[in-house]
Amino acid sequence: MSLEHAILVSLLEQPASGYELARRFDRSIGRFWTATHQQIYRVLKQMADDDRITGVQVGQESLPDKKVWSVTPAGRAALLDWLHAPVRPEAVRHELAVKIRGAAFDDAAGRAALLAEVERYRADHESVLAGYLAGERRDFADPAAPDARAALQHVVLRGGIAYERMVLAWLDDVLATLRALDPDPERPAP
Amino acid sequence: MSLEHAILVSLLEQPASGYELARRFDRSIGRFWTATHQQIYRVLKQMADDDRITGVQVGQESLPDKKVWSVTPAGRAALLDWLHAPVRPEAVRHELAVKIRGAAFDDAAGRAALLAEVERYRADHESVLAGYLAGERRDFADPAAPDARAALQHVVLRGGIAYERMVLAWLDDVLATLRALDPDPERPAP
DNA sequence: GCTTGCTATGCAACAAAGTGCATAGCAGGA
DNA sequence: TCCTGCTATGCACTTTGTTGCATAGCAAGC
Repeated sequence: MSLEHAILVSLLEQPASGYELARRFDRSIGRFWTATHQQIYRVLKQMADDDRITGVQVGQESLPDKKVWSVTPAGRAALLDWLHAPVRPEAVRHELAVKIRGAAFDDAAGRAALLAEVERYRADHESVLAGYLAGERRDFADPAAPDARAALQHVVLRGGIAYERMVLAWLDDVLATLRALDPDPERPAP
Repeated sequence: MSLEHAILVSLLEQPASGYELARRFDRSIGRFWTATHQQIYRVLKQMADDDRITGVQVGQESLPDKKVWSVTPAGRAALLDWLHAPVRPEAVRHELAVKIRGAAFDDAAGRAALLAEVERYRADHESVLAGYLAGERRDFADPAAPDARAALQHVVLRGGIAYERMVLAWLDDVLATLRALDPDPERPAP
């Protein structure tokens, strides 16, 4: 279960409640590990049972109470054990690539629909990239020598930026390929 | 279950046995969808039960018999349904990125170990890229206008190539970042 | 007063994926 | 002759991930 380790890293960077973690997974951490709040709450419960984290109930003004979790020494030790284990090759799961190859067995109308879908998909990635760039300007504008944590966070963010730029360039290639396949006389040159 | 759809695409491109599919998933298809042979045999059985594929027993000289699977009309229809559904955002799972951020909570020795691990990881990706480039030279050398299937296979392969190149460049960035963090006087400049 | 939306936590059921193990014949080398 | 490695298929068990649902208080707008 690597979600556990992603949570340990996030909690070491900053203690948080399940809800806050879920939002981090929707934003910064989500760039390299996705998880829903249901998964997070379940894993947090297990981790508490295994004594990797401890929670403190915190009251808030005009908001429900929350439980803020911190990493225990045992949790930190578990993270270090995992850090020292070999990195496993990443499991790729590119649904869009499967669909593109599958489009060879569809008709022109189906490929036109896929083209529209790719355009939507491209817009999503463009906004993700914009979010990363905004985050970079916000958190890493200072050119002074950063500490280890900031330097490592920044290099991971640069990875996310490079990934999104690569995806956008590739999607342009995909769009051009799809358009060349079924030239559309109704819409000559958009 | 999208493994089912990846298998349908692969079998439409060329009928195959479970074993052959597993090897394709280790090579060309594995660039956008990973699966082990156990997963593949299991899903093939389900797909046969659902009448998406039919198998023919084929005897071989000095090799065990194999069962070659082909897509039925129902299977093709199921694939088209799936093709016309919206693409879901890809689920990212970058263990290495988690470890890099986690390295902030490790000591210099731990980060040195991570650095060696990243170098190994980089070598793996370099050989994957070399494999893709060899495949491209082998299968797409002909500059003549390709048919839809070849054009779509090629654009997906270009995606794999772009991905690997991006990863290699990022890993160089990671290595430089790690080296800057803990300058090693024992090994000044490799 | 009602609806929508946000914070905040969680269970239950189900679907999918991963890990470990087992079998079996043949080829080729030590 | 034994060991290794390849083709070929598959089961059983465990871990993860997804989906749907449920609760509850507060704030803001209509």
